[in-house]
Amino acid sequence: MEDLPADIADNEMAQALRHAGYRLTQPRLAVLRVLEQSAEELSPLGIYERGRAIYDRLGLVTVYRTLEILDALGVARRVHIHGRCRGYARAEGDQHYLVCRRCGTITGFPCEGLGPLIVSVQERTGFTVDAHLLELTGLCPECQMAR
Amino acid sequence: MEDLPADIADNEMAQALRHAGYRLTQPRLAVLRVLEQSAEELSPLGIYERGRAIYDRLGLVTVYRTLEILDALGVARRVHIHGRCRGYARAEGDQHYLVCRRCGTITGFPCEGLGPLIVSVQERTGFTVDAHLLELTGLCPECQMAR
DNA sequence: GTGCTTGCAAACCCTTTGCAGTGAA
DNA sequence: TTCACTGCAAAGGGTTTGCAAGCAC
Repeated sequence: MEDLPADIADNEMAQALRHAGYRLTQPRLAVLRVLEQSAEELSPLGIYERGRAIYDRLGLVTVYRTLEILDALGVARRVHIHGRCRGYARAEGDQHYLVCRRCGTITGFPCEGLGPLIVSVQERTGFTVDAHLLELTGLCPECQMAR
Repeated sequence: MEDLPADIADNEMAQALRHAGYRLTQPRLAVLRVLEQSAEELSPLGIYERGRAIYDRLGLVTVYRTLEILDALGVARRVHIHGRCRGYARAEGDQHYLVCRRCGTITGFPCEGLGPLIVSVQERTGFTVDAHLLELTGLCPECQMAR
């Protein structure tokens, strides 16, 4: 692991991996780095292609396996556009995604104001709510200009 | 179309199809009926299997094509569990889904209280928000009992 | 040194496409 | 009668699995 900059092995996502008992391998760090450097959602194939520029022996299968781990750890998350799964992006804590449907840019926003809604739904339905998926889709400032 | 009960051809989903200029065929009505009768989300294959009990010449391909139309019309919607697309369910107007992660039961709840959040996000980011995906996941009353 | 991790290849499976026959309007 | 629609078969493409070699710890 000495041939990759230390800051990559020390970022938040890597810590989560290490903390969960996973080994910090070069392929995994390459995936982390790609997710970290990207402002858009990326498909596994896209991550694979960019990842090869960082670690050229990276395999597509490893990308899938790494994404599965990152998703389970809550470090990366699936992103949807029009209800269709379009790829992955890093999960920023308790944030949700705002996705530009034209260029794919992703912006996180804090999960606020959802609490009362959830409480009300729980009271009305008897369900216990333990997870929620909220994604907003629209146009980013640049794409609004574009047309 | 005389060999199917009139109430199926006259339901809300069928009206939407007809109104959009689509023909009300037996395969499409079978798909509608399956969606209407199910309280859970169903995969295309699941819809196909149930649909064959209603119209035995139904093809899987037609199920896919019909779901695509229904999705575009906002009559059916993709449902996710843990960020993963698990199938389709009828869309109830402006409602969102509450999914039981154990038995898959789906309950709709009205989209309320999201307005202020969206306005605030728009102001903060400069995005124009034109769609949102909100799904709550948890346990339904029966599954809470179960363990 | 140990055993988790990787990458290749191949299997898998879900989804889409081409096309000729069918049936709703 | 017309042309949208359907179903079959096949192609297509993304995802998963088996297994021997590799490497983090």
